[in-house]
Amino acid sequence: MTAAGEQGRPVTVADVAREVGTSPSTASRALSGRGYVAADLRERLLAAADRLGYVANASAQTLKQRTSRIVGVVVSDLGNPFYGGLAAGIEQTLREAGYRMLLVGDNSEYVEEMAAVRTFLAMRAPGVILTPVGQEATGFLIRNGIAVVEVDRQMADVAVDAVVLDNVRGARDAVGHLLGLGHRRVALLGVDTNWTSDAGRIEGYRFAHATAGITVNDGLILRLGFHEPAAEKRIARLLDEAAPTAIFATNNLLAEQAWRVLRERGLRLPRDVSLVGFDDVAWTAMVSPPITVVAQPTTDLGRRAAALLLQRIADPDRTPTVELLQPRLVVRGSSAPPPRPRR
Amino acid sequence: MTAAGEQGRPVTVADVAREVGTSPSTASRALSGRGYVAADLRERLLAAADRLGYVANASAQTLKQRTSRIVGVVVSDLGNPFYGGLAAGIEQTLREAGYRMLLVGDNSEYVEEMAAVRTFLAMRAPGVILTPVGQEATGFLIRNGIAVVEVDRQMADVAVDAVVLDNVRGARDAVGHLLGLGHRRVALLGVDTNWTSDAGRIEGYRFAHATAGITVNDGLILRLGFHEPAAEKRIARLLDEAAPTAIFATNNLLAEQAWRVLRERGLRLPRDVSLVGFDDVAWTAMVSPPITVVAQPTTDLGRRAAALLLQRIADPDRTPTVELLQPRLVVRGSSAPPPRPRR
DNA sequence: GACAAGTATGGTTACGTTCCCACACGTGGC
DNA sequence: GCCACGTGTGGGAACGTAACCATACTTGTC
Repeated sequence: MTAAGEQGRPVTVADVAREVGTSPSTASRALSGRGYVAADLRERLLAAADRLGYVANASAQTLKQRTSRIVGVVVSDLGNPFYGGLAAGIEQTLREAGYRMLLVGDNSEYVEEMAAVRTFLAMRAPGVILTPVGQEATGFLIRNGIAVVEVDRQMADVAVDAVVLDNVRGARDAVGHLLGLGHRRVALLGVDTNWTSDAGRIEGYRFAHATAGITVNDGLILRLGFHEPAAEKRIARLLDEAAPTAIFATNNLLAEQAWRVLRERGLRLPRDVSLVGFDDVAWTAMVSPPITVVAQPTTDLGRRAAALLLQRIADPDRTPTVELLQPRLVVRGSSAPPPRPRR
Repeated sequence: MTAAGEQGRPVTVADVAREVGTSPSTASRALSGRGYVAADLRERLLAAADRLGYVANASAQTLKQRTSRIVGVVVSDLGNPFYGGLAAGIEQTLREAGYRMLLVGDNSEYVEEMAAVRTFLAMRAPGVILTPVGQEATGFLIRNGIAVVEVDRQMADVAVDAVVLDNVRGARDAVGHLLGLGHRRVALLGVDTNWTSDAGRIEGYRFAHATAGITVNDGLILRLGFHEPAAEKRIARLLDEAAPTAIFATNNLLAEQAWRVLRERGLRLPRDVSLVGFDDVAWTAMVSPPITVVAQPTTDLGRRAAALLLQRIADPDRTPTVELLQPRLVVRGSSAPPPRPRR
């Protein structure tokens, strides 16, 4: 099928029309499937298009129709499996609906996020899915009439569709689990951002403590910058200074760093310290002991975000909704009662 | 900055020109930076563009200039960290050169690969980077005058730029290492494709045996289909039937599956069986014992591929080159002499 | 003081597609 | 025999931009 071809200039509708001896208008109707065309003529036009290797010029279509079939997606870090799964889910759903994904990574940097968003506007994308870094990007898109869905975290100062995890519950379950085991000094490793995802996880941490009637010691809370090079050093210092009996790491990267520090220190899991991570990435089930984690439905997060975006594109006047997906605490071997009961 | 705005129709060069009281031609020259414009006029035009929230219509530009600044990238599986790293490297290099990446996953399916490639042609992408599934896609693009670089594996039946790993050497080093430890029954876990990457790894496996003067027992070679659901069952059967003392898994997924089977069987690493993987993904260094692997410069692979593509776009008549990046054997705890020497 | 070369601006066209409109034909209803 | 309506076709404009061309003014050179 498809004889493709043409090494000279690309084939246009006009070429196809000429080949069959009809007008460009008719050829366009046949190829796009809109409007009246006699059955046999349509047949011959499609055959001619195939024979000549005609491929519609997407730019011309977008220009004329004032919208494209390309949805922009911005994630923080292409290398992180969390965002990989997210992207996979988004792409799958978009493709089924006849859209394509333009995926861009922004390294969690505001400037790059804005640059990406500008490109999407330039391309007249019908919609954009963001794991937002700042609140400006969303506002910019909305003001320009482009559908937006925020996923994983919410940043916008305006009402906008979003698909996020119930972070409060995830953290509450995880920390509640540790407190239930008897821990009284649970460290929290978080990211030093204003992201709602992190805020929710910290809130869940505090909530669990409140429920158990335990006062939170702020010295146990460590918030790290993004690509902070000294992360492991600071985690080590936390161990020295605050002497936690358990660590709750609020994302997969932090869990990995914490795990590494514990190993370097020769601390045994879970005998000396317990560890609970966030996000059920592959390694957590493979190390020994396997790590207790809050599992998030990563791919689903992406699928729902894409589905929501498609709805908004179809009906721009819907009132924005926020979908809250539920995490699941997976208890494995890295959490156990503390070394010896305190107080 | 940027006051963006306009909820009605998007701002065009004509709007900017009118605002300043000049012609669209002049405005276009000022905004695109090509051609003569008086300094003060340029200043005022840029200010007006910013004030009105002008964003150039990429479709119109592409249509007029007959080429876009968007490079298509097709990878097999967005969820696999290998492809994630590859994409990260590609994107980084492209962005620095003022291009954007349109990333598409094809699940290793020929049909989806062709669909993606068609989209790129429709968008008049100046170039495409493929981890090819079939040989048709590359040929199709070349015939249509689009620059192509194959990365990770080569499929094309025509001369085309490529960036690949020295798979033969990687496998030879890995298997040579095992044979040097005294193993005589080294199983190979491979993918059942016609990919050059797999072919090279099998060749390296045979080469190592030949160098050591050992005859290869074909019963030790297991080639699995892509998303083969029975993969772990078949690996287990291989253990039973061929009784290998070491396993060489030729990609990170197979290594993970092999590792899982070994654990389920209660086989100790490396006492009962040795394991060497391909591709140094995070978990291999974290499990105990850590896994000996052939490390590939994943991100570099992407960077070089992008750089090569940019060269070809700049000069379409270069003779195609193939860059061969070198792997590195990282010996860790999962490889040791076999239980007892076999003849 | 003529001429070339550089600077600066605007009018017009073309990129490839879709869509609106005008027109033409056939069929059925009154 | 007229009209309404569904079917089918082609002409032409428009989407927003950049390139080409014509034009005009300035400057420097012999």
